Amino acid sequence: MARKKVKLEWIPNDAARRATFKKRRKGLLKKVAEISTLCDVKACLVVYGPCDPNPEVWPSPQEATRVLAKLRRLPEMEQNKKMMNQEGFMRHRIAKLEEQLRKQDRDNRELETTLLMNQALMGRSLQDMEMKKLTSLAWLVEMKTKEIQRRLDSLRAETSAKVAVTTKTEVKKEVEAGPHGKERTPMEAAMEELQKQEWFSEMMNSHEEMMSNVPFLEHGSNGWLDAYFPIS
Amino acid sequence: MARKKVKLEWIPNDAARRATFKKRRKGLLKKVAEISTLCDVKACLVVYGPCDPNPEVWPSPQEATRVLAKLRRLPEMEQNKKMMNQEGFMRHRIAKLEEQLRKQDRDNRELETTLLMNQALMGRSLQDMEMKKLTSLAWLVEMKTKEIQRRLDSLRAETSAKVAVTTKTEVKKEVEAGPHGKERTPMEAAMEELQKQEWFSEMMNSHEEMMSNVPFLEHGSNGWLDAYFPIS
DNA sequence: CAACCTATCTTTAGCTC
DNA sequence: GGAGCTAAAGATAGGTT
Repeated sequence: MARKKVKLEWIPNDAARRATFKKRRKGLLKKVAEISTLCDVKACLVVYGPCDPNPEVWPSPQEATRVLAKLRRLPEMEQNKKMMNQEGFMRHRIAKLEEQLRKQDRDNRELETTLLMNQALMGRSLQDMEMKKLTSLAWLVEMKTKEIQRRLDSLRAETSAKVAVTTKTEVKKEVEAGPHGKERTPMEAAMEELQKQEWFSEMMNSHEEMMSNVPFLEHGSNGWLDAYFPIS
Repeated sequence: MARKKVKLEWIPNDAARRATFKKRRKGLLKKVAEISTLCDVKACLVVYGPCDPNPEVWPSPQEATRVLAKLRRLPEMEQNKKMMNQEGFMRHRIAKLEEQLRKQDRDNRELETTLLMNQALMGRSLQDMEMKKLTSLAWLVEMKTKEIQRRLDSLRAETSAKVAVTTKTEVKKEVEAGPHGKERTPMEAAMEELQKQEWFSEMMNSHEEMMSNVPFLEHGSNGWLDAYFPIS
C-alpha cells in the first residue's frame, strides 16, 4: 500500500513477509475493533501466525468460541428445512437434538459468565477491592455457583434419563431391529450398513478421543460423511 | 477516514451506521483475504450483521469452524498463570468451573456430531450431490449391476450343470442368497441399499437419457467415484 | 437502496537507524 | 529483529445520481 504497489501474492522474501504480516495483522485487529465499536456488531477474528502455534484472537477466545458456536447451529437449520420432508420422524429427532444443543449452549454461557465473574473478582481483589466488597461479592458468587450446580445436576439427571437413552439407545435398537423388523426405512438400512463399517464402530466406541480428532469438515463442502457414507 | 474524521464511537444515525457497516465489512473481508494470501497464514473472520441472523464468514463456514476448533483446544490457562496467586482457593474454584465448561463443551460436540450424523443419513449428501455426479454414479452402478447379474447367471448355469443331481431348489436358494448373505462384499451391500432408494430407481428408469450425459470417461482418474462407490 | 464520486483520512512498503 | 519515517496506495464519509 505504499511506496510501491504490491501484487496480491505470496511474498517470497522471508523477512519482508514477516514484517508485512505483523503490520497487517495489527491493522486488521484495529479494523475489527473499529467496526465492532462503530456499528455495535458482534465479530471475531482469528489469525494464525506462520510460526506461533497459538493465534491472535479478537476479541477474546471466549467470545470467538461463542461467536463460532452460533455459526455452527444456524446454517444447518436452514439446510434442514430444504431437505425433502419424506422422513418427518427424522426431522423430529433432529429438532430434538437441536433443542438439546441450544439448551447446553445456554448452560455453557451461564458457566462462562460465572467463570468470568470469578476471574474478575479475583483480578480486582488483587488490585483495589476492599475486604468488605470482596466478602459480599464472594457470597453472591457462592450463591450463583450453587444455583448453577443445582441446575447442572438436575439437567444431568434429566439428560441421562431422557436424552441419552432416547438418542443412543433408540438408534441402536432401531438398527438392530432392522433385519428382523418389517419395513426398515432407508435411514435404518443405512444405519445398519454404517454399523458394519469398521471405522464407524471404532468411532462410536471411543467417543472421547473421537471428539478431538474428528476430521469434521475437512473434505469438500459435503463434509466427511459423504466420503465415508454417501449413498444414504 | 474521509471527508471528515469520525470518532470511534457508536454511530447514532441509523442509515449512516448501516452504510458504514457495509463498507467496512467489505473492507475487512478484503484485508483478511490479503493477509492470508500475502503471508500464507490461516485466518478467519466472522461478522454478524445488526439485523441478519447469519453472519458474514471468511473464508468459509467450514474453514472458520476448523480454525476456531483449534482455538478451543489450546486456549487459556495462560492468563490465569499471570494472576498473582495469593488467592489459591479462588483459582481452584475457577479451575473447577473451567473443567465443567470443558465437559459441557465435549457434550456439546457430541450432540453436534450426532446431529450431523442424522442429517447426513437423512439425505443431505443426496441433496448436495450434483446431477453430474449422480449420473455418473448411476452409470457405474449400472455396470456393477450387470456384472453381478452376469456372475449370478453363470454361477447358476455352472451349478445346474455340475450339480444337476443335487436338489435344484437347494442350489438356487444358495445362489440367490449370495448377495444377501453374510459374504456379500461392501459393494454389493451398498448396491442393495442403493436399489432401495427412490431416486435411484427413477434414475435407472430413465437410463437412456442419462447415458448421453455421462461424463465418466472424461475423468482422468476415478476421482470421487472411488469415494462414492469403491470398486471392489 | 445501490452505484459511483472524490476529498480526506488511514494503512503500510520500503528505507534508515 | 524492531522503531520510526514518509510517500504512495488504499479505504471510506459524505454527497450525488
